[in-house]
Amino acid sequence: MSVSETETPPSLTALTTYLLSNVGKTARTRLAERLAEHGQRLWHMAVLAALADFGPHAQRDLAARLGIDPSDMVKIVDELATAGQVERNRDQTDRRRVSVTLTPAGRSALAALTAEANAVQDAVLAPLTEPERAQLHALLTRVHQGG
Amino acid sequence: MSVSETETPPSLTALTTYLLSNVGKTARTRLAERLAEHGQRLWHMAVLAALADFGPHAQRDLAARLGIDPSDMVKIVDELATAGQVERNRDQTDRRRVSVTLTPAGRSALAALTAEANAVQDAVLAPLTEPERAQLHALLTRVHQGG
DNA sequence: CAAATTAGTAGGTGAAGACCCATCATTGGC
DNA sequence: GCCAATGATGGGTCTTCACCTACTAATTTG
Repeated sequence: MSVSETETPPSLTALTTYLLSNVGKTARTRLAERLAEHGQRLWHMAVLAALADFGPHAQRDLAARLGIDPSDMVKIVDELATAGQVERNRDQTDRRRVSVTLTPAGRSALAALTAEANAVQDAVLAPLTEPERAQLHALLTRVHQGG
Repeated sequence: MSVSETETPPSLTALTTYLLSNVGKTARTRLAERLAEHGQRLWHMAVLAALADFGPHAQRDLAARLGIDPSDMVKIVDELATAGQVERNRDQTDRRRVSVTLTPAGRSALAALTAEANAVQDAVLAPLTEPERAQLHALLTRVHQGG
């Protein structure tokens, strides 16, 4: 009959909730695909970013900051360590703690991942002009802080 | 030391990709929780919306429109049918096809789910003023169509 | 010093999603 | 009429993710 019915129902696109959920999912998925080509996942990038921005963390503090389970953080740091992007050192003042530090390799890995993220961003936000992208970013920042 | 370190790394919040992914995820999660209280999931709502907006569909067309696997659509329609929100009828001109129709119960269920979605939206977009929300919606709409 | 708490680690669980394939009835091409 | 293609259905797999528990080593509390 008709060409092909691929339109999204207006009842859904009328909901900002739906658009956020949907656009966010495609952004997330595409970014994850890019990172996968580097053998990494979203949490790996988040950990590298946290270390770059705030310096060395105890593993527990890293987990708390990023809001994930400490037992999951173990595995992420494991993988980053075997990739040489992060270093584990026993804290000598409290030998239960493990201090996690970014290595130079980790820093340059983060730069590469950030470049990928920007590429995805260009693709996803293609329909928008530069000032519109800035506006979107500003709005999302406020929403993010408030949530 | 400091109070508690819960700040998100600026390296991440600088990326619109990250904000989209993150804000989208919380929107999605919160909406899913609300729908779960009605015993439904996101796809159920999407199917109801598609039927409300475009009228009866063959099951296959529903799957194509929403971009999911036909075999998964079977299960979703199963659940909607046992909830009485949808009716299955053999298409008499092509008896392989099953025509799916929205029932009055389905229509009012959709209204309830939409109300939930709006509630989530109010909560998520709380930091924004009304015109800002409209602007965000407009930007996301363009991004959504372009993606 | 004994007991309770904390940090890291290893492992398992359960739900959700996206896919994929085999089957069966029906239809359309030839 | 026969054969290929189609629509619906049931079944299964494979990840990913969040969560949870048990255990060990080290530290703090009282």
